[in-house]
Amino acid sequence: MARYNAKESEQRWQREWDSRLTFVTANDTSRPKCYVLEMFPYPSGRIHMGHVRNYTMGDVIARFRRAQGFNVLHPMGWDAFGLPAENAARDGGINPRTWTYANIDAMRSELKALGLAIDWSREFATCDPSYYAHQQKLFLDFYKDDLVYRHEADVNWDPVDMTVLANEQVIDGKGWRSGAAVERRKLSQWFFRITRYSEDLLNALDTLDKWPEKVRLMQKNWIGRSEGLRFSFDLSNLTSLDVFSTRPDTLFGASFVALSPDHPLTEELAKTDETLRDFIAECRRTGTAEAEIETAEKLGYDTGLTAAHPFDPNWKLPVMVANFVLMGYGTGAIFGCPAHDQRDWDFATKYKLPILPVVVPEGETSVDISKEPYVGPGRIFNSRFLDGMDVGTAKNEVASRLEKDGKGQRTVNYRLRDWLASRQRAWGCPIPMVHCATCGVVPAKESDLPIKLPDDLDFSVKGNPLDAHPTFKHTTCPKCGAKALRDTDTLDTFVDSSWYFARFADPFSADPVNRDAVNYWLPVDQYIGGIEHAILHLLYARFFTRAMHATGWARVDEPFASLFTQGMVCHETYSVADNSAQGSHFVLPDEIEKRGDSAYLKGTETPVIVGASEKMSKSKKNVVAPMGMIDVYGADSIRWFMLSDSPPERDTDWSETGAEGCWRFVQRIWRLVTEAEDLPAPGTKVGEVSGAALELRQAAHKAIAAVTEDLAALRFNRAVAQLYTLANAIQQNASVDGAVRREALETIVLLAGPMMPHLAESCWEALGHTTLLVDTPWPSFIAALTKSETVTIAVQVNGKRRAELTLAVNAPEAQVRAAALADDGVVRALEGKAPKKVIVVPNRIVNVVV
RNA sequence: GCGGGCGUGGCGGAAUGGUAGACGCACCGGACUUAAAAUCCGUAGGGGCGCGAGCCCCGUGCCGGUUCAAGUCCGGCCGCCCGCACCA
Repeated sequence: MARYNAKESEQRWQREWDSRLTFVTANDTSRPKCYVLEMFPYPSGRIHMGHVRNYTMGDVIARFRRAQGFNVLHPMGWDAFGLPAENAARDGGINPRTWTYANIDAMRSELKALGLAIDWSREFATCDPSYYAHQQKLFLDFYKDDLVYRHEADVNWDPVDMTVLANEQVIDGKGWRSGAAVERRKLSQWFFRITRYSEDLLNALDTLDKWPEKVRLMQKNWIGRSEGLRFSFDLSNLTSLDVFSTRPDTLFGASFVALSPDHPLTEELAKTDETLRDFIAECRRTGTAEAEIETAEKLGYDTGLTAAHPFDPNWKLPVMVANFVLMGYGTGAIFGCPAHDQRDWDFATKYKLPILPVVVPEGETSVDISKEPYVGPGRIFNSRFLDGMDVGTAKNEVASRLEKDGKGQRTVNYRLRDWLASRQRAWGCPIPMVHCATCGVVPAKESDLPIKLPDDLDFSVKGNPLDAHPTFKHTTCPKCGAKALRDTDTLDTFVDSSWYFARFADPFSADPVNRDAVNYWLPVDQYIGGIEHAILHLLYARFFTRAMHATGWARVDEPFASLFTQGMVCHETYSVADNSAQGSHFVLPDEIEKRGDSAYLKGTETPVIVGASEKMSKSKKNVVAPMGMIDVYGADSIRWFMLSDSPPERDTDWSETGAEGCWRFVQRIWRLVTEAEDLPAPGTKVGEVSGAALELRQAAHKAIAAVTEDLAALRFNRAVAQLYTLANAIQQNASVDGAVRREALETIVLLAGPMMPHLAESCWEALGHTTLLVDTPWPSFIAALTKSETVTIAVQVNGKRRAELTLAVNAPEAQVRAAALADDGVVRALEGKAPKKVIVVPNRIVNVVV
């Protein structure tokens, strides 16, 4: 029999599925649905192994659920706006649209070569005007509902590229492209009011029980809820100052009040204080990088103002400006209680401010704060009317008194900030707003949507090419008709990915979404992607879904019922010594060969240093191109590799020997199927069997039960192991023929179907079927056949295994006990002593205690 | 610093508190072959005893505990990984 020709078979079945429209999904609301979605890719031009792993997992789920009878939606699209296209335009003079769509074409054909069960009829790219038109409409709807607003904010400004940068694009205080020191600028920008849902986004995390705990925790920390008291100090300049504290119980331990360098009051004072101006400048020079924050020294500046203690107008506290007080949290001002807060302690120690303890640990009479602050629970002392109260009671007492005086208010504070969505970028969704000299900011008319990006942008200009375009920004005011200017900012590309899953429900809808379709398909039943999106994308999508609910476009709040975050694909790194500053440079896996335990550059004696396995990345050159591997081993082998061995949530190592092993298994299944002779016709019933035939039947039915369970739980590595076990059983029971052999072969082929769809289709055909495997229902098992009639029971004496018994399943306890005690090994281990106790765990184990 | 996760053969990993190492990769031995490839069969955690069938001891990062029984549960360490981080 000829070897399995993966390339031929894969092309053939892909054409077959295509021409039959097998994976085109109808919005048939009468059927139970299953929406399977993997995070859509950025069209960089080539798929990488991470894509292969991600899309293979999703595909297995989609095909599995489809076989189980669900109406499965499994679409694909492109997260197509973004910087790389602009960089290509700037560096290579290519139109970003041309560049992006060429990449999409290339990647689409690569994804198709994987044999994914995708409804390509629903494909769209976020840079299609037919997509972003609807995004502009949603933006306007959100604006009407006050979910979008314009606000002046400090932003990271790159003075060389003349654009705002996202926080992630600022590395060690410098622009990631230009390398220029980033400046802080105040600019009017568009924001999404995500903080309207702070509480709900936090609370609803508890309902997302099919999300990884880790992701929920990360979001929880990101939202950062804390309860405290907001209250004001009267200042010596006759103004008052709001502070926020979670520890108002320590108010009598206060020794200073501190302002952020960015606080409005600081700025006001700086107008007439040159030294303060210098101090602010120095604070701003300190970067925001992790290492710098860790080592950053506390810096303070005494403004000369004083603040009166809220409970004692004669008690004056110095008002400082401190570099560790953040304008972005709370009110941008604090009171410092050095005895019970680490930062305040550091600060007070440095500037010789009083450190007065006011909390003593429960049951103790004093507290030592000479070396470090005490931040634990306890009782209040040194605090007048609070003395003797525990921390919680004291918090309440302070809050009640200040609330009564109208000086304070219990508040819940969140770390979550509103989402700054403006970008001074040309390759993004234009913000549909117009600036009119008389009417101010006016929304574009809906009839004017989409506000289209012009095709003739000049990327050689500094700053935003959209702003530099000769005509784009010139328009008329939708309100008064006078000449006006368009907003030339575009939306953060995270906006594009915040609702694409809803558009897939009906990508042809004339509205942003087709409500009926969205109500049928959402939430996504299984979402799969990388952990790197744990916060931003997933939080934004959760916000957007709520905002769409509020504006009438959706009925659900949570877009993703079940989330799975898959691990990364890693590979060894290879490097060769050279005279560079680093002393070596990386080389591609293709460029090396291994001889024995050493590695060399191919065909040379130049030694190669084999480094640790790390996430595949271009910079480390430890990348293996999926298409090359598919060429050699076929898509099914590569899919199988991605599912084998490593649990899907963990990182996995690419290895060529592993891929070869998968290829051998593909051939093995093909051989098992094609070498079977004289099989009865498809559909032949299996009669009563015993012996080896029964064993084979049991192996098949056990495999059905196990694989079904494993796939449902996304335990692909275990499903893979089950199929190896079944293959071994088929091979070991070579003498079994007839209907039982057919049943076993059909079982392995059907179970392998979601994972190796092309091979399975070819095998199904070879087994004499005239219908497609992809249209065949998932097999069911006979429960009685998933259990053997005998069971091996271990016998322990005092917890150590001394014997094995083979007995009938569910043998009576007395019989098990008798057999155990009669066993030679057990008798020997007992050394003539009488058992004190015999524990019999049915069908599992016996433990004899002496 | 705070939060979370993980630690099992040469490697990836399996194991509702119940025979630790399923399954795969690599390695080794054998068969087939003129030879190779492919394929098939077999051994394999460490140590010891026995001619042998087999038997014994040790073993899931370390120390202790609970239990008839612990990779699994509890307490305390050690190590690695990830996330957040001057959040008042």
